[in-house]
Amino acid sequence: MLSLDFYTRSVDDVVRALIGVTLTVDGVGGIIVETEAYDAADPASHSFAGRTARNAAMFGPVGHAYVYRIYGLHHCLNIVCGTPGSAVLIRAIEPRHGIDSMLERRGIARPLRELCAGPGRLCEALGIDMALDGASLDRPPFLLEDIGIMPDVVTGPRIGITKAADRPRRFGLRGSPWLSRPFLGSN
DNA sequence: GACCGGATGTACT
DNA sequence: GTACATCCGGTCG
Repeated sequence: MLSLDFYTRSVDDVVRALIGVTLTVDGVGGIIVETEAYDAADPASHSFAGRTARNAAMFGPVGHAYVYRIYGLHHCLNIVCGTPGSAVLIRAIEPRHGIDSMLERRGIARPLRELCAGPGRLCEALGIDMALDGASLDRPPFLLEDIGIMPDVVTGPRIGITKAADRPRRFGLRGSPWLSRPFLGSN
């Protein structure tokens, strides 16, 4: 399990360090292959305008989850870390554990590679919803484990945002077939 | 109290 | 590539 120290590091460190870490919810999940960084100084971040009821978890203790509903349909999972208002959005994982449960929750016949490829998809597959907003990642149902791999990490611009699409704050496992979208170029 | 729009995903043309 | 589902916090009045 990851130590508390892990989450106290800056969001720019954690967003990269989470690639290759195993994330499970009640034993269902896999290896994180895609992340994005957000912080309070970032116009694209929910925390940019300050603390509100919705984003309270982003200003709470590090190592906890910030879960929100998007477009009235899907959920997205963030890991709070670094300075207040900072968090890492988990965008994709490589399915490893409880694939039957994930398929059942997703309930649609599609290529396996789309099972957890996207923030909304992985939340559906792992059963993550608002009930887990503010929950500690240090205890059940969550489990985060560093399985000791040294991943080859790629960076690029974030996805689906309209503001500040400039800085490379999206990170991924190079060449992974489980990404929500490929990384362009070869950085 | 009304209105806006989003860190998305799926189905269909 | 485009349409559309469907919610709620934030903002302005």
